[in-house]
Amino acid sequence: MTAPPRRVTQRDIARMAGVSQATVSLVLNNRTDADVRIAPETRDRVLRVITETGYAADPVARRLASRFNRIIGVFTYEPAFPSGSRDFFHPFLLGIEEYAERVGCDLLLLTSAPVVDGRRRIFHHDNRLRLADGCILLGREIDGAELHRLNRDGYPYVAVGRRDDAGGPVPYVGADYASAVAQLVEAALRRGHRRLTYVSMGAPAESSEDRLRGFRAAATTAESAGQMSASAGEADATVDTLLADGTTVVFVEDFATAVALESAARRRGLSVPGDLSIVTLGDPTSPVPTDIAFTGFRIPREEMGRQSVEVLTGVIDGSAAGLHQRLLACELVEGRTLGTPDPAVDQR
Amino acid sequence: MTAPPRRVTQRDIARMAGVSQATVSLVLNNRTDADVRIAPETRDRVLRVITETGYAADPVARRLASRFNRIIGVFTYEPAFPSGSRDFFHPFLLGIEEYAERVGCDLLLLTSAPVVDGRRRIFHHDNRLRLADGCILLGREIDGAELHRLNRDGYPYVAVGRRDDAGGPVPYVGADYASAVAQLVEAALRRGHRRLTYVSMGAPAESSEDRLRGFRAAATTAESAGQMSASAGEADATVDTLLADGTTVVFVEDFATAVALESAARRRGLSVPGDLSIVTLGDPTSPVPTDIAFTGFRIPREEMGRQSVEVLTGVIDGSAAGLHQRLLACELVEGRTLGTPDPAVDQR
DNA sequence: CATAGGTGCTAATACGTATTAGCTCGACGA
DNA sequence: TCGTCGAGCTAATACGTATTAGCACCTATG
Repeated sequence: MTAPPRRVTQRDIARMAGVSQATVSLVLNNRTDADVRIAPETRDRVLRVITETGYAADPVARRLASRFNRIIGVFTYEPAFPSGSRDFFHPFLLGIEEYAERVGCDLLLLTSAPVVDGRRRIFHHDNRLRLADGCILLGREIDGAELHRLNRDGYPYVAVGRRDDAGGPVPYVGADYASAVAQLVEAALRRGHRRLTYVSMGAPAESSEDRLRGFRAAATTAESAGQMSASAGEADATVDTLLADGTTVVFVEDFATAVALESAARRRGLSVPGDLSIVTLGDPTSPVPTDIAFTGFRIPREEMGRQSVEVLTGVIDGSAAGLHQRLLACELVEGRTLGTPDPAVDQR
Repeated sequence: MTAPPRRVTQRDIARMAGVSQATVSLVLNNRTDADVRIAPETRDRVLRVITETGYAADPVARRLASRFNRIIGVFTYEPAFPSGSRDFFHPFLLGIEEYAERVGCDLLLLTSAPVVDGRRRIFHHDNRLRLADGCILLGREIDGAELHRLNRDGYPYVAVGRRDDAGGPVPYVGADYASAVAQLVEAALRRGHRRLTYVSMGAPAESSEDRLRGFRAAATTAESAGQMSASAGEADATVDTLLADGTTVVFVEDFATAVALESAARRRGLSVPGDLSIVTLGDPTSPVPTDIAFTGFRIPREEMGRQSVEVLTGVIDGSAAGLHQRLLACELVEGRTLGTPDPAVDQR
């Protein structure tokens, strides 16, 4: 690193081509409006100099002067390391990158956001949001206050996953958990299950609410549709509780918990799905080794990534507001953990 | 999207605090030089207004005016999609992100670079390199001409993987393939192998040269040390060739080719490593399903990612040039595909 | 020949920050 | 009384681009 050779600017190009800086800018942006005219010879001359020098406009200056940057920010709410949630986010990122590449945008991963109280903060004394034209928000739980702030500032963004209003509608691309869960409940009812239990993670996220809503809506004809919250660590006690109240099928929000319940059940000499059916409600958010083919559904994560970019570009250039909230269908996974309830048990 | 509310600027802060814009900037950057003095009361007043408004400096303007952005560009040479090389790059990216987070930098994935003749181009009519303070280059083969250009422009960058000089030394963080391959060759010699063959991919990359160099340097005491180039598709013919010239151990550059050779050998009724030892020279660059525990080495990809950020920051702020080329040791993997040659065969 | 209208370009300015030269004001020394 | 000096601030400018008002010139028209 000696003296950094001052980079070529439009002024340099202008001097070489014998025109003004403004003309260079006009040629560069291929402006052909009615009130902007450049003679073909002049245009060619400028273009030739540009080609010779290999000049490319400084994106920073361009952004400062005009409006857009063709940069899409990606804010990952949960700290990326060392948690395994990385693997959960990866498919979203793949989809985002794919679509960003297609529309010619660069991706800015906002990794510099500081962690306060265990979670990343968008807004802090040196936030860099404005480097990007808009931002994609990834994370199970997103701070409502920050969404309010984004709305108030009129900053273009889109959340991956449905979000409640926050001082205005929140643009999002989510998965239609309610429908997916409802379909699984209906499948269970068709197989004769009458006593269903929903096992939640106990977190206040929208994604949990939606699943539970789907469960409740579809389980109306069931004899009993209970709800409890449990984690993987309490699997044994949970299985006892479930059996005690005659539950024949559980709908488990957290994948790791489902895995734990299955082995706890087997440890008690129960068969799955013979004695207890287990339905999972989404992909693993942390890596859990298991060979069990659980019945459940798959979240269209790559597609959500792609569409979030699409929605964001819409928000940025201010097209119709109605399309800024999307719910994508989840693909049901047949699996082997949803069976037919034992009639003897069912008759108790 | 109604009228975008003009964002708060230093001028606004200045007006509110009853000072000049320059003062706001000085306070903001905590300038305490001898020739810049701000009275404590003034400083506090400005800071209070900044806190109240939640103001944060526009990183774009900041970059234009001064020098640095705290953005690290990441250029992925091979097109990311749909090739599976994605999985190969992922560990590098993890390391890069981890270190970038630690030093408070954001990452700019330069996904907008256009693909020409099957490979991404750094330099094109609208390249966005200058958005970042410097750039990390990822890819098996990197165009020497582009490296020349980077050097000429004095643009700070670092390559992941060793690179030959290109109009000057190229800063890099590479894996020490030569040593790793040499160690494997020595291990084979110790086990009694005398006829070794190196199977390359036939690509002109530095990573291939280094491996081959290590092979040649260590194989001097062998009876024969041949070299051929082959791909996974020609596995059967390759095995025939190898057996015909009495080879007892092959060093295979490409992981997929090694997998193919192993199954081709078994198809011929040969045992691995009984009849033929197979040593792989690096991690799979594309996903190849196999249960075989190949003997070989592991590339320290995450660590390379981390150190590439470290080197880049050094290049950017112009510290000692001697440390800008690093080779990291590879971890040897024992595996089960390097055996002892059959004495009968060896005596031919 | 004066006027109108069109063409091709440039000067000037804005974007929001960082930096630096230099201004004002008061205190202090001679 | 004047000069000096330091403290505390501001005016001015640069960074590189996009945009717009408007200038100079030409042609056609009456």
